[in-house]
Amino acid sequence: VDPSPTTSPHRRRPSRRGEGAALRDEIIEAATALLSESNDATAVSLRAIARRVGIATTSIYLHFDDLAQLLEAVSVARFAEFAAYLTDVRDRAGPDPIDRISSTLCAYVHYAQANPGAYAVMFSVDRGPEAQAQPIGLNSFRVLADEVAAALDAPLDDPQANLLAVSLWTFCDGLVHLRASRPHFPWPDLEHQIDYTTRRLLNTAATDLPPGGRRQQPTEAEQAAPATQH
Amino acid sequence: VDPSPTTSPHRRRPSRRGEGAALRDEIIEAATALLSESNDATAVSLRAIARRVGIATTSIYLHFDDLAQLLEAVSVARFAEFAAYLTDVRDRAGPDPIDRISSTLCAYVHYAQANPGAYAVMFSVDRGPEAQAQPIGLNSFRVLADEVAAALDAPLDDPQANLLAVSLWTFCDGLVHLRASRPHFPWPDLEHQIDYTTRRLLNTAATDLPPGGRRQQPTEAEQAAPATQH
DNA sequence: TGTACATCAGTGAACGCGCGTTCACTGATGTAC
DNA sequence: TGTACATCAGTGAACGCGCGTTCACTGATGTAC
Repeated sequence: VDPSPTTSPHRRRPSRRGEGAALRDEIIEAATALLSESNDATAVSLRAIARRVGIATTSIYLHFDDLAQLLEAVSVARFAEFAAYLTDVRDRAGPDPIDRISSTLCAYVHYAQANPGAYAVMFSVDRGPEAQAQPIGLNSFRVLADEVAAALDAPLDDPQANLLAVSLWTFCDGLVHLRASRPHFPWPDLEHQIDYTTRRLLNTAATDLPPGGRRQQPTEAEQAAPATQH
Repeated sequence: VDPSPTTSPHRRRPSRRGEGAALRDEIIEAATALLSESNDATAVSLRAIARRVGIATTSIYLHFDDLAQLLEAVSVARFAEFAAYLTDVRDRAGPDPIDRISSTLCAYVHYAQANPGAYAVMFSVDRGPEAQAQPIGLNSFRVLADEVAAALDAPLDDPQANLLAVSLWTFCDGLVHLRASRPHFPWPDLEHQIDYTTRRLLNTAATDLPPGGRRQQPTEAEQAAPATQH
């Protein structure tokens, strides 16, 4: 509904008095949208975000000290959304513990694929000691680790269950990166790869499944990971 | 042995007549060195590379059309080095097939950790259809897939062996990225995680190892992955 | 009810920086005559 | 043996761009008197 989209870019109306904080959220969402469109974190800049929101670049300094602090806020917002999504998928899954884990891991990868730039920022290199102080992303890992312990009939702090949960997490991160970087490689079907690998890793009994057998139907939530652009 | 390191940077002597191609290799090595120092691909630029080599920025155009083509050449050179390193480690490993795989995977991660920026360029998003035409990096994958097939007593083109090889490769890529991005997470010991996960994935029999048991001694080659800076 | 004033929510011009890329130019080295 | 010339292996100044960041400024809105 912009009458002249190219010549005169969108201009945001100032917030009403007392609602200046609304711009902060708009900035975070605009940064997220840019990230999700462009696959990597280099395309995002203060000037690009400001253009997107429809404000002057300097207005960003009203809410953030610099770009790094802004990206930190983006990361916090996305991790909250990510954890909520994973928990939701897990809660909708069936009773079989390995099914539940497999569904959660599929959701993990789908979220990252739907929001590649946001995922890259969330898992970019730690920014200083304050970022290590807050256990960012640990909630999402706990969701997984507890399920793995349940699947193994082990206590929540069992070191073997913890090790396997770390490996499953690592595996998912690899799925995200490697498939994105080599789109022309003959990858196996994503859900099948996740399900099969999870079962081989977690089943204490011999994995006597036929190759490709026991496919699960992806749930509705898995098929449509939320894109964070509103 | 530079008399004034800060004020007058190193200046390269021109090649002798007929040896102009030598500069091409020096440029590739300088780019590699910059990548391995700075952990990501954004720090590398034509100007930074030229400063490093000790030439004018424009001299790079004598050998490359642009930065993308230069990075492609860096990627090709590093993949050759990488494949040779992995093959060498595998050939020095013992006869047990899973030991051989585990050693190769450890070497994979060590190389990437020793050359993070180079690894990032090697596995950055495909640059156009000419990059997909040449099966770059496929040699390294073949090294692994053949070993997995041998470990499973399966033919070389067995789809299950192929799927497991893809998952192991994916797992290693995840190890590289996730550990680099979260250095303060309480990661398990790298070699132990690789060895344990590999055994659980590849053993058709139940994995009855005690937790943490059957550690292998890392080979000398694994402990010192080659840094590509000369 | 009017008016001075403080505060809020921003704006716009300008700075210096590093970058990729262009273009004309240069100095040494070999070769033909 | 000397000299004109072609070629090789680069150089240096300049361009326009987008960027982060600074600084003084602005216009609307509420509030005190």
